[in-house]
Amino acid sequence: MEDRAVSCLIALRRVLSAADHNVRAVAKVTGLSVQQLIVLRIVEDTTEITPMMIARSAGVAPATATALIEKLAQMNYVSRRRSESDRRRYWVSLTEAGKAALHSAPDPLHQKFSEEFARIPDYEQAMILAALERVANMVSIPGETLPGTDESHVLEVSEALGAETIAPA
Amino acid sequence: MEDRAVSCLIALRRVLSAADHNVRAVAKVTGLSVQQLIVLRIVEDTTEITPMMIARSAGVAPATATALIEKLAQMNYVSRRRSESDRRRYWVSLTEAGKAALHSAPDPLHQKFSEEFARIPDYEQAMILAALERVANMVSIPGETLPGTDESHVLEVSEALGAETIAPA
DNA sequence: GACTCTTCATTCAGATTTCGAAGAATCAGA
DNA sequence: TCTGATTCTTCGAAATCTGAATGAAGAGTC
Repeated sequence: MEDRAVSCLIALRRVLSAADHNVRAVAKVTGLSVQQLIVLRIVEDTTEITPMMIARSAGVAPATATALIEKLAQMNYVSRRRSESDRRRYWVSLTEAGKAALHSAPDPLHQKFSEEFARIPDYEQAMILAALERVANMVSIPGETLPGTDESHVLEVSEALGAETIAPA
Repeated sequence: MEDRAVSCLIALRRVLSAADHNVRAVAKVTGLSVQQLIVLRIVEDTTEITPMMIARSAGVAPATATALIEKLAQMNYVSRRRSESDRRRYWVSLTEAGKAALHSAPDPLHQKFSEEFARIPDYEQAMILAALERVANMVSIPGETLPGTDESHVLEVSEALGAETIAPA
């Protein structure tokens, strides 16, 4: 009876493989490395985030996150603002250029999915969404995946008062 | 009305992120690099496969595939057999040691999913499986993902007749 | 205030990985 | 046999990643 679980995992593998190919393709088009692109997406998802959080989200060492952010900052795709409440940390956010770079390149997977998704009947759309969210809740690490799409706004406001741009080293 | 598509993609992103964390964790436990682990899984999925197919499946350059296979062969996790019908190519397959290495390490995502999946009602299991396969078909590249779980057997048989082990360089 | 412990980000050196380009072997067809 | 295409390898250069050490800043204790 665990046949079905195995089939699920196989299907999941296919999706992962497709996503992997996709991110590589998009990276190639944008001229970014895969990791840079992933970091850029993470920053976009959270609007503001610290290097440590990025390291955890992207699954790399803090030292690597520093290097990645530095590269992206050099390209002017992200900006850094020193935190006022804790001057060790700073907030990384997407610049307009970063946003543009992220959306200039077409995302084949995104497009293909949206396109085909729009074509299927309503009840099936609902079913797929429910299933995906179910699966996401089953596998995702509780606090890890979306480190504050809401909380960060609270911090953002308190931070914004004493904002201070970081010189590009 | 495309709200739902966006929600799907967000859920998908969460799943991808979890899977990414997972593969890193498993790689760390097994002492393999992430790419080596991925290649090992690809080889396992297909029972027999050529370097070129591996490169395509793993999304790396042929030169990289050569290096990865070489490493795995040194560890005695995969074996190589020169093809008889086309002596430029060879077949990579998992050794017993490779199989053992792949299954010795616990796969947290796999376990967590199987565990929770077994606990949900039957109709919902069916729904999730259907949805996942639907999504997989929507996003995956037609011929890319599973390069011959069946055809390879046919080749395997024809190959097995004139098998010739490749010396470890 | 002085002290200690912890956390955050960075630097640096070294190991690893990746790829492009060129090359060797092989195949397939003219 | 000649030519072009395919498969895999080699090689060197570039990029990437990391662990350990370091400096800066916060938090708690005395």
